[in-house]
This record gives sequence, C-alpha cells and structure tokens, in this order.
Amino acid sequence: MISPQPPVPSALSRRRPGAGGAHVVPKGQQTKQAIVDAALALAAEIGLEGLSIGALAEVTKMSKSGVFAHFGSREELQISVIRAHFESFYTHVFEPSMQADRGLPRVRALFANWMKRVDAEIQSGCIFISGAVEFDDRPGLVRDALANSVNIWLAAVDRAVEQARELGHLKPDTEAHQMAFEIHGLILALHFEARFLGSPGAADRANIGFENIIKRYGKTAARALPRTPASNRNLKEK
Amino acid sequence: MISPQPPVPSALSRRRPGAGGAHVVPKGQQTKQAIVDAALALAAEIGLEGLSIGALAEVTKMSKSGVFAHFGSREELQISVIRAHFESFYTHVFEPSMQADRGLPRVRALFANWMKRVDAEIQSGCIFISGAVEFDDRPGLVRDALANSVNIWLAAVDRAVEQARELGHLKPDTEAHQMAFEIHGLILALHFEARFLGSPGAADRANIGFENIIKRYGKTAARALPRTPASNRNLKEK
DNA sequence: GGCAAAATAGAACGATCGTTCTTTTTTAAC
DNA sequence: GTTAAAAAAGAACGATCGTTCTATTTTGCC
Repeated sequence: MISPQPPVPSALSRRRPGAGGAHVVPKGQQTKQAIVDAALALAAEIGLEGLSIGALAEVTKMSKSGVFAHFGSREELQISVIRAHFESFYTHVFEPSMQADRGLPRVRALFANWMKRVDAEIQSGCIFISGAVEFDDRPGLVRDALANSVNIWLAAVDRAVEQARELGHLKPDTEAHQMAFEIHGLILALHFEARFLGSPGAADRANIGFENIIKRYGKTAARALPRTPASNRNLKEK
Repeated sequence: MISPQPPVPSALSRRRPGAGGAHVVPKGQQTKQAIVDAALALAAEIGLEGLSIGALAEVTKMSKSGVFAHFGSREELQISVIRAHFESFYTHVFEPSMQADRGLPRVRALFANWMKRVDAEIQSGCIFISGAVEFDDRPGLVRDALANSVNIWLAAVDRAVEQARELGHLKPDTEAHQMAFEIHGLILALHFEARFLGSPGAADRANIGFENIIKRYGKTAARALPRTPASNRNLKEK
C-alpha cells in the first residue's frame, strides 16, 4: 500500500547471503542495483531528463547495451530511479518520523526530517522537485510514477496534520491540507533559494516559517517563546 | 538599472512605422522578435533546456540556419528568451503593482499580480521556476541571466515589504526577507500542486496562506475577519 | 531599377541519443 | 567439469542535436 509500484521483487530478499545459505542474490540484480544507485546520483544532479544511458555506462564502466539490457527502455530506467528514490525517502524521512508521538510531535518530526533531507539535497538535487518541473507537461509512465510517489508523501503529511488536529494539538477548524500546503511551500522556497540562488540562511528562514505556521494553527503558544507578555496572555487559552 | 541585460537596442524604438516616417524596424529584428516570441511559448512548455533550434524552425516555418543566424548560439537564444520573459514579467506584474500605494497595499498588489501571473502559467509553465531547476547545477551565461532576473524580482518584493514595515504597516521587528521567503514559498507550492499534481483549489490555498502571513506580520488585524472577538480585541493595538 | 548588404535557405559535419541485433563472456546448476 | 542460461559487450541503425559553410533570396538605400 505504501510502495507506489508493485514490481519490487527483491526488496526484502536483497539481503546478503547469510551463514549456511547459498548465494541468494543473482548477479544480474546485483549489478542492476549498482546501476540504479549510479543513476540515482546522476539524476539528482542533472535531472531525470538528463539521464543518459551513455553517461551511465561510462560511470558504471559498462557498455551501453549492457546497461540498457537491465531495463529495456530509458523510461523503465527512469521509473526505477524514481522507485529507488522513493524507497530512500521512505526509509530516511517517513519511517523515522513515525516513531514520534502521534499529533504535533509527529508533524514536527516530519518537517524536521524533511528539512534534513532537503538540506542534504541542496548539494545533490532533489528528484521529486526537479522531476515535477521536468514532467509537469509530459504525460506518460514516468510522470505517473513520480506523481504517485509525491502524492503518497504529501498524503502522509496531510494525515499527520489531521491527526494533530483530532488530538487537540491544533485549532479545531484547522484545514489539514491548507497547513500542509504552507509547509510544502517552505520546503520549495528553501530548495529554490539555497540550491539555485545559493542564498545563505535559507534553512533558518524555512524553520522560522514553520514556527510561524505552528503558531498560526497551534492551539497553545507555549512552544515558541512569545514576543510580548500581552500576546502570550491571550494565546494561552483558546 | 532594472533590466538585467544592457543590450536591448530597440526596446523603445520597436514601434511600428508612424505616419510620415519610413520603415523604422529592420526586417531582421522583426523576425528575430517573432522567433523569440515563439521560443518563449515553447520554452514555457518544455523548458529552456528543451528548446531546440530545429523545433523552433518548424514552428516559425524557417530553416534551422535561418533561425540560428539571429542568435549565433543556442545559449544566446536561451538568454534572449529569459530577457523577453523578464520584460513581460516586468510589464505585467511589477509595473502595475507599483501604482498601488507604498506599504502594505503595494505588497498586496505585488502578490495579487504575481498570483495572477502564476495562475496563467499553470497552463503554459513558468520559465523562472523551471529554469531554476534546470540550471541550478549548470553554471554559465544562461544561469547567470536567469539568476539575475530572479534576484531583481525577489529584491523588489523584499523592498516593498521593507517599505511597509517602515511605514508602520507591519510589526517593527519584521524581517523583510523572511516574510518574502514565506510568500515565495506559497507561489512555488501553488505552481507545484496546480501544474504538476493538477490539484484543484491550490490558488485558494495560496491566497489563504498569504492572509495568514499578513496576519502574522501585520500590525493591525482589521483586514481578514478575525475568528473570535477575543483574538480581534487583543490584536487591535500592538 | 541597380546594387551592396542583410537575411534566409540548403546541405553537410560530427556528436550523441535510445534502441536493436549479434556475438562473446560469465554465471550457476548439474 | 560440462552445459544451458543469463549477463555483458560490441557494432551498427536512424534520428536529432548544435553548428558551419556556401549559396540564394530578399531587403533597403541610391
């Protein structure tokens, strides 16, 4: 239900040959994984559209046809990259956040881990963001896979916000997707300013923006130190 | 000072031959303008990187070399497109906004016109946004021209916010670029959700997000109807 | 209307692209 | 160790790319 694509045959069986067991991982899947890893790094830099089988063959020290044979088409290669990126995102951003308590803590964890991820992607590039721009006008399987992955993630954010509202951590009339939309905007602005413009302090601005959003939708003002005693007083209750 | 590139020789003399005067516009610049216009539409759809001289020749019903001769390189063509896009943005977004009163009204006008523009670009695509993604890792003249244009625009937003603060329309400790950053995020989230995901209501969410930002930084709460009499009361003064 | 200059067309280049086909090498089960 | 299957290499394809060079057409001033 979580993974956007069914055909991940060896996602769980990809473990190294354990004691007593024979070689569990066929050679083919092994090199295919290596190709996808290289493609992941390459696509992050120059985009999914910039991914070329020739360049990939050079990086992996294989022949073009050798690389190609593992996917059957460039489209399938791109989809494999999206799949791998989603898995990584799921492992490093989504899963750790789910260990935080349901409600506002989890919303904070989602944003913090998301920030950490995007902050690292300032250097390498983010496939979800660049892919959205590259394929917003290009229908097909690649776009579908991309939109599928993104939707799953954004829905997870929506859900966490809605749970926080239900638990009384947010104002009862909070529109979950409205708040998630504003949070998403901060991430995109961070990516834009930091990666494209090289503007320093963008991460701080995203964090401050997040606190502003929390202040706007949160039920209590206890979290971020209030500016004046007056504003503190009136926010304490209701 | 405003235009990011000096060499715009006929920006003012591009008027049609008036009564009595001979043909003021040489044939060359005339078709060059037509090519740039076609390139502008094409680049909005498929991106600056997707711009190909062959496709452009087909659209304009010219030969490849005929198109090419006007620019001398693909890079120069891309820069011309950025220049044209900036001029259009300047005319349709910046200039009308400057007719609003300095301060909060002007900030509102800037956002409203920006929204109107992006809303139209949901269909065609926005060169500033897609270009930022395409060239965030590709140094060169194209990237420089793009960053230059974007910086001019973002600085204009910063300036308008700062003026609003100075005029007492915003809280005195408002960090202009922080607020502009959050506004920029709304625009980017709108572009992402509406253009890539096709999510309905994204424009509404951006507008609501803007009102939230105004509420956060604004000195008075008179604008957007307050939810409760209590919150209204305490925000009225200070 | 003639004439130089500007504008456009046409053909070809080397490079790279994704893909196909054939051949060689490597793997892995017996 | 043999052997069939899987994996990888190699060569070539048609297409498109940006660009160059040369010819042809069109423009615009006298």
